[in-house]
Amino acid sequence: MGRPPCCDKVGVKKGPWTPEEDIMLVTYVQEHGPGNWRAVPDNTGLRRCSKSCRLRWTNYLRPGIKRGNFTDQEEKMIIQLQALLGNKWAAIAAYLPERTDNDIKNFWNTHLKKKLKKLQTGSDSSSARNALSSSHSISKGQWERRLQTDIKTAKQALHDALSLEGSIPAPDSKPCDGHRSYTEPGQGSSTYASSTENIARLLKGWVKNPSPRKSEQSKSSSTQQSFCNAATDCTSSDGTPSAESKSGIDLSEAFESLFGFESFESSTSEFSQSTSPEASIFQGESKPDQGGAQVPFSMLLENWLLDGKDDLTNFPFEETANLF
DNA sequence: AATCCCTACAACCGCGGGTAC
DNA sequence: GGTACCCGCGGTTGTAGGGAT
Repeated sequence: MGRPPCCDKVGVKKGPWTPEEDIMLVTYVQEHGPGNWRAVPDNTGLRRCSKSCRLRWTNYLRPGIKRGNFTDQEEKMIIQLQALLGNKWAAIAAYLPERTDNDIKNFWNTHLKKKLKKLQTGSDSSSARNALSSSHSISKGQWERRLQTDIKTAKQALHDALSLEGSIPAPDSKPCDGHRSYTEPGQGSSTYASSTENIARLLKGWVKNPSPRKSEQSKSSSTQQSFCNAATDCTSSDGTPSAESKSGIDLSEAFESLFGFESFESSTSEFSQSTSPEASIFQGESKPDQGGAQVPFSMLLENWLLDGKDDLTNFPFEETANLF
């Protein structure tokens, strides 16, 4: 049985999105919430594949996305998380709520890979990996503190980005910290950046008054994340905490930690249980065909954190490699 | 000024997991 | 249990911008 195409290839538009399309999509999501992407092209009249709509929303249009250069702190965090998690961009992005997995992936492929290559010159991959780890050699406590700091920083920045007055850049301000502007062919000076301001205006009111259809929103983990960020009210329509995402991340707990309802400075055992998104991700992470004998990554991580070894060079990468 | 090349990133594609029927 | 559908993820590609020649 061949997998059917996600959408009818005939008549489906491809390529860069225009501001008009963005507005159509944002308007639709405002009214209906993210999710049910299959219905989006039909209901909006957009001649786009449903996947394209979802991608456009999650990677570009949803509120709370930070654009522009990655900070040193973000960079180091990505390097460390990549060393720990591999190319699990979505998991890494869970630690950087303002960055999309696509952004992080691109940043890794264009910047960080090169740095890694430089470190690799004249050595095999494992020693290079150790070199990388050593170059960012940090103690257990430092690593945790850095994560906490990063999350706090992200939280603050996200808060700022979503604050009502701060969400709209001044008309004469620089667009999107260096983000490439888009000029619609034939539209002369109409830049994409100015259009995103309009979209931000649309979103402003929506973020302030999130759509009541939260049950629909709960289907999308990444989008729900931004919704919860925006409203700091992660309850479903019946007032109970929303369901866990498909990946097993308990978002309400994750955001409790992110937004300080509970201190992230919990014990390492709490860290390994459910306080961090990563910890939740790796609950039951071991492959089924490897049976119960395989140690879950979360346990490895916990053991590593607890056994007093001081830096990433001591992390059992070889064991974790079998898990992925 | 023209062109070539490199870089950055938005978007596409294919696949796998989850779920409803 | 099988099938179809939907969604999310990760790898890859296409292309515009900018620097180098």
